[in-house]
Amino acid sequence: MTTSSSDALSPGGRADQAANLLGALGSAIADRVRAAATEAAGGALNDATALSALLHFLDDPRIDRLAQVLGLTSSGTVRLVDRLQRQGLVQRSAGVDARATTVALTAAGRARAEEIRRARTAVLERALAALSPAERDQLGELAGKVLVGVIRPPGAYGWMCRLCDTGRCGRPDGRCPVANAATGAGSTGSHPR
Amino acid sequence: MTTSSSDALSPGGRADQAANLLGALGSAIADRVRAAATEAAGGALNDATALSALLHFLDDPRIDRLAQVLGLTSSGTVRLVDRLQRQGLVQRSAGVDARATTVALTAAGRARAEEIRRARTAVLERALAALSPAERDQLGELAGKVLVGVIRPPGAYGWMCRLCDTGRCGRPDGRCPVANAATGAGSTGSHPR
DNA sequence: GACATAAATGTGCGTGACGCATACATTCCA
DNA sequence: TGGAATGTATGCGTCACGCACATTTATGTC
Repeated sequence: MTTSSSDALSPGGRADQAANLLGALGSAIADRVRAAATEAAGGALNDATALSALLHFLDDPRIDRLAQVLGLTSSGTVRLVDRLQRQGLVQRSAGVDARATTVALTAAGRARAEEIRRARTAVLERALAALSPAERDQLGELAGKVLVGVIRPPGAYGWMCRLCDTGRCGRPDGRCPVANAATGAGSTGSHPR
Repeated sequence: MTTSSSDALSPGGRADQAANLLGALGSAIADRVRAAATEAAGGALNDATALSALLHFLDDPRIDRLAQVLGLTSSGTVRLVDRLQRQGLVQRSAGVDARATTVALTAAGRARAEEIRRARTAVLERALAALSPAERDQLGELAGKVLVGVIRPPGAYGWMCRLCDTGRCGRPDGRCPVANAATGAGSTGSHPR
């Protein structure tokens, strides 16, 4: 899918241990982030993801667009928005196109979304506490390289970076490796999607 | 939870970018592994996880034990085992204790579990393709450190390492950092849980 | 040895999130 | 002006799960 055509996997050396540890790390981190985010959201993971995404959209998205980012069907997203609206966290508005409804955070929704962001960051900072500053930099660098290598739909990098904290990922400053790769190297902070 | 009492997060420096990238990496990897594993299992993620876990248990576990590893309730695990049994992937047997039922893979189940393992490994190898061998080693090392720092129930490290490939994680050789930390440093390959 | 208590699996029932097919409204285009 | 395309919402079914509880077996106590 990326570059190499050799799919033959060499049996159990140190490199394979790295692969396995990467998998374990992925589950562990994703688990803890999910737990923290869903607890903060008081609902499903997708609810938290939607709130977080809404926090970072420049323009209020349509339901369809949100569906793409979340990887859900339109109907599923409609129900999700129903839920969040019932909780007073988002509100629907008519878009320019009268067919479309745009979704925007309410004040309560924004607060909730920021709780989620804080909860996620806390989990990740705690996970990194075991590393020295230099090691954190190293890990960040390596993570960036891996991420660039696995960019893929649906929703391209908007989907991949769901729950990301755009205030800290370096996106506006051109320091986010994923965004850079997605836009074709060093474009500045215009959201590509 | 770990060591540092300072929960104050310094605002948006390079270290924060590392945290954010770790989160993105976690989601991305976990997503891809989940997709590959569930596709290979033809069912829910927990089905795949259960099959994989059964592959690595030394003794056939009871349902309760499986529930712990999966983080499910007993009843949920009963239904899960029902599903897998209906598909001919596992079989129940009476344990020593007449109350208990032990679960074991059938031949088909073992084959399926190994497909899952291969699918997972392929995803992870593909993700690591962007790194040089030296970088893979580095990442493995850092991942190990982070993992040790986030060990926590439920199910302790058996839960954390779900879907892990024990043939490649270095567990029998004492090279698995998580197992080492869980057993109190350099014990050899006796499964602690 | 009888009896309360705990442990372990299994069941009835409800829930929450989702997808598919479809209905309805609106826009676009020939 | 009529028909295709687009976007949202709804009816209906499904799947995995948890809670409360029933049932069977083990364990401890008098």
